Amino acid sequence: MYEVFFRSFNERVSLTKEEEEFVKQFLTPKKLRKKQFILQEGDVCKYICFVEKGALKSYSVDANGTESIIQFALEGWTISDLYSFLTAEPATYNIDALEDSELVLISKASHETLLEKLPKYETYIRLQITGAYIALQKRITSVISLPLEERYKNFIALYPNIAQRVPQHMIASYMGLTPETLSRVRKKMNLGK
Amino acid sequence: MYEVFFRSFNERVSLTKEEEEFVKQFLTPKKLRKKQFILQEGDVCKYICFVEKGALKSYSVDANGTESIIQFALEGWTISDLYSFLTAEPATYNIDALEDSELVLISKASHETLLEKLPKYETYIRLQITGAYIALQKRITSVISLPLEERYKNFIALYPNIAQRVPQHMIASYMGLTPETLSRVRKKMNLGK
DNA sequence: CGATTTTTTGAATCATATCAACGTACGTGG
DNA sequence: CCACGTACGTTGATATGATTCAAAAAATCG
Repeated sequence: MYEVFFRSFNERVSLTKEEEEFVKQFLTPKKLRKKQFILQEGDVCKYICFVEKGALKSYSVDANGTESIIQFALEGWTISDLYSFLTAEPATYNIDALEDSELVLISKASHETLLEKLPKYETYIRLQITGAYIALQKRITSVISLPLEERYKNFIALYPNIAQRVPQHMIASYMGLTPETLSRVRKKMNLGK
Repeated sequence: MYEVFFRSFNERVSLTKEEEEFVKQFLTPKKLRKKQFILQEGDVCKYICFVEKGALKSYSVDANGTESIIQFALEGWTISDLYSFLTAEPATYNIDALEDSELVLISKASHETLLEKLPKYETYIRLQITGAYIALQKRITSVISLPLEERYKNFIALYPNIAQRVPQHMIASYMGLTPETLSRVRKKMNLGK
């Protein structure tokens, strides 16, 4: 239990066995079935969710009911509506499971205590979010400056495992495209041959 | 000197006078003329730049020479090619001044020392980057899910001061549009009447 | 004022969305 | 194990929206 979480943690900041035990007190395991929500728009986001196993997505839903996928999270990734988590305002995103999944939850109270009591936790969080920030900046750059084909190639190169595990229309959603358009982009690239 | 920087710092984590003095050792002031670069693509990004006064932009340039603006930074904001700064790989972004500006520079060595010696600095950095991450996530959401008009309205609502200070074609670039398209969007919204 | 930059406008072209239909794969219940 | 229903991907025709290129109007700066 928590293997993936502590592997991720130790890759960034290495913990002693005692520190690991200390951290464990603040973690809650949670299993999620495919299609089950861990957060719904309008609710306050109570957890940072670390994915031990499985896959989730966060997304917003517009007036017509169209979903736009903000983030995918596979094993080793963290997902949350961070703004809602930090401010306790209602969430603007939904998060649900793409597959049966196992999560490690960190509540707000745990998060705050860990920040206070264990400097290495703050470092871990800082490094995590720095990585996430850099990735997002690349995503923005890609969206505003590259033609579709390039954007799609970048995505596949960066996240080959996501491309294999999630349906294509969700990748379209993540890219801000209709499924038909992504299908045609792929055709033009003639993938599969 | 450094007033804006320490105001920003103290808003997030309050420092004693002694701590401020300690931090000052690691800061370097720098003036930049309009159009002057602080970072060029291909060079390693050596500083985190805090804007005391003025305005800068970071941007990438594609094969045709078209600029895509990644970020604006006005007073109180921080700008850098964080990936290059952290990894010492060549930068993929350019950063230059939109107006005559005054910066506070933090070198890599200073950054590392401050992280090590002053826990409050790590907290400051963590909070800064968390805010930047949340803002970027909103920007992505806007780009992939909203129609142009809405995206433009959001931008104006969020950064009214940027809209007033930078030419419209740069806002188009930031949004990933041609200047003509943004001009027509504005016309349709009939702004100015 | 003159020179440069910025914004606007128009017309033609290209890209993406939309709507509808079809084919395929997959999983579930019979 | 088969049959059916559902979800997914593809294709085509058309409509809508954005880009491009060229030019003119407006604003800014020295």
